[in-house]
Amino acid sequence: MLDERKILILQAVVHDYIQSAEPVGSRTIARRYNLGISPATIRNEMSDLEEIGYIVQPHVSAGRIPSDKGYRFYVDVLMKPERISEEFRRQIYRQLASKYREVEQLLQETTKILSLLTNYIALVVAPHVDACVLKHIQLIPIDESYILVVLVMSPGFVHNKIIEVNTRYTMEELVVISTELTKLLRGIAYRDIGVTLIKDIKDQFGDIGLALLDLISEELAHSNLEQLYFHGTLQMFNQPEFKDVEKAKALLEILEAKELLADLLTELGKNSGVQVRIGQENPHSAMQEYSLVTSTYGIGGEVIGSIGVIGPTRMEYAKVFSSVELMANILSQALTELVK
Amino acid sequence: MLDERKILILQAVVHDYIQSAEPVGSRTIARRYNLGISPATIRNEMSDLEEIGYIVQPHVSAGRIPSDKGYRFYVDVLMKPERISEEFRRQIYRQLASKYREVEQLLQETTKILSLLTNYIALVVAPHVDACVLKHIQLIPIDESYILVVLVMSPGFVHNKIIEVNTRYTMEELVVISTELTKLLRGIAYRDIGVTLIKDIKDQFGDIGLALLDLISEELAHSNLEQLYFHGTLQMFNQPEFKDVEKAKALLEILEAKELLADLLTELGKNSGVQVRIGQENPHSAMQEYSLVTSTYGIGGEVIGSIGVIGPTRMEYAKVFSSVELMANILSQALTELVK
DNA sequence: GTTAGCACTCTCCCGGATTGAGTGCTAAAG
DNA sequence: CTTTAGCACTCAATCCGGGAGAGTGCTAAC
Repeated sequence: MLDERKILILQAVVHDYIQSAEPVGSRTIARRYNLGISPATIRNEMSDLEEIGYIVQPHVSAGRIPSDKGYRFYVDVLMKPERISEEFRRQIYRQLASKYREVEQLLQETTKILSLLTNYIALVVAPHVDACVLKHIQLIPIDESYILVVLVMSPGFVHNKIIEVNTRYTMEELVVISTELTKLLRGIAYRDIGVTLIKDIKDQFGDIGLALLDLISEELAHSNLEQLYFHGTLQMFNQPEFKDVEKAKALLEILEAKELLADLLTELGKNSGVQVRIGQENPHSAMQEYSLVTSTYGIGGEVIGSIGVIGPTRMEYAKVFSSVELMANILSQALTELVK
Repeated sequence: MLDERKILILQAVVHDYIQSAEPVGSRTIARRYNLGISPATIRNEMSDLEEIGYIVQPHVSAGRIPSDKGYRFYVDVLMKPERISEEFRRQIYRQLASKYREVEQLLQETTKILSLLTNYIALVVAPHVDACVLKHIQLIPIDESYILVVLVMSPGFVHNKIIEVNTRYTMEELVVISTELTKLLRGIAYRDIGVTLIKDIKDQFGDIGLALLDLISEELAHSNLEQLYFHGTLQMFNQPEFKDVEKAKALLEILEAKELLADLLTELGKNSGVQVRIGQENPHSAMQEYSLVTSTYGIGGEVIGSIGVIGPTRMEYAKVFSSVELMANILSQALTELVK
């Protein structure tokens, strides 16, 4: 279907369009890439490529631009992810890992670096609490009717929750309950601290805090902690596609729907390795002008969250691909380091 | 200097321009406001107003628009803040106060409501920790070398800090230290828990945790918690001034400088009541096309933070003024309620 | 002091011409 | 059979000139 020369030409179109954001014509290709053939020949080939659906023409007297299918082919077959030097990797790792010991900051900083590397918008979904292992649970009195529940979880990240109670507990009682709970629950994954487990431990439990147990299990079951961080909107708006304000507004609208994005990333994160979603491959109509490149990060091999970049379909896939891979990798390493 | 009629005309110009974003001419005023005088007379008066500097002409054959000085006069003298019905106030209060018991959410929701009320960008600076009173301090072991310090402070808001230690503490020791520290520090404002106070209590303190004390005081002294929340960028971009993408980018740039904004709000918060900063009155050059309306919120009379709205100089001052006042008021009430 | 009238200025918008990039087709060359 | 040169054609973008419209300032009359 695609002979050598067609592939070269497709590659040229993709490259040039990614670079210039302008439709690319046969003359340009003949001039810029030394394929040893004339514009006329290129025109014939392009005509074929258009018929198969790899490139399209915005209007009859314009050059061609890659279709989503064209990008897909490029990503799957042609693209060579940029090689990243070990030196560079180490430098980034230092930049990230050296100064942060709280997960939240780590994630925040990761989005910054990633968006700087790519010039698009970087996203990070905070660790799925579900997968995190409890290290410590502490109840702290706030006043007569409120108690603060502090959960310390394995990748060094902390979660506060205020709950309402009818009974008043003394500080000493809370300390006892905390100690006991920690003893019983430590090392167990958050997702397993459901209603069931708490029921199971009820009988091993002193009776001071029995009423509290239900409340806590209730709260834990309902708390939705999927958090999304992102960075790079401003740079993104330097891309020529955003000369039109409406486009910019549309993008902001997408970014405002954080849960949606978080779900999308999490969904993609179910596959391993770097995932690429191009334009219309995306279920959300608002996002069909954009591509999404994602990967997962984790601790010691276990996946706990997703990371990604969103940019125009005309994005520098090679660079983005390897940047996402790199940052997923570095973040995982930093987190694993943190846990030890 | 300004007779009755000039004032009426100035008011007309301001009103019309706020509403339409188009320069307003003499005919328009004559038609729309029944001043009982002809366009020619209005022209003469406008000419005078321009000479004094209250209005300006973008180009010779256009209508007039208010200058910053004109807006200033409008805000100081002419503007009547919108009256807000008790019913409406109560409704908003319910919306805000009913569902949130954590300060952070409360602030977040406040920005949402305020930006919705005004159609501009709403800002809230999180409570100055300095002014907050400590309720409880709890040390929680994370692993050999890290300890989590949880501070619960008076307006129901919680602050986590992870610190590094060389000595290993047992859980029991940390409980003892926490209890003791809480006993000694409870009810004291954060700003006073400086290095000095901690030195003072050293001798009353058991010797298990002496080393920790220094670390904690050190950490507290350096933590900068000024947090800024905002909401409404998307709506703001519907304003006609943002048809130009460069303007939009400039605004995003302003919003990215969170510390700057937070400082600005805090600075303005030193005066009591609602403050208005118009265009060039603003020290930051990037903000000279915008106006800022701010007020302060607090607990039981004590100011602990600032709230505000940023919009184009052509903003609906009357509405924004009273909305900011309202939300500052409601937020204060909600917080005060929370503390009780 | 007010107003009608008028000349004048300037922006905005429209339509037409021009330019330029690019195509597809055809016929000739390789 | 493939490649290429040449050419006619298409379309978007740009430029240009000419109103139209909004608004002003000035003058002279009321």
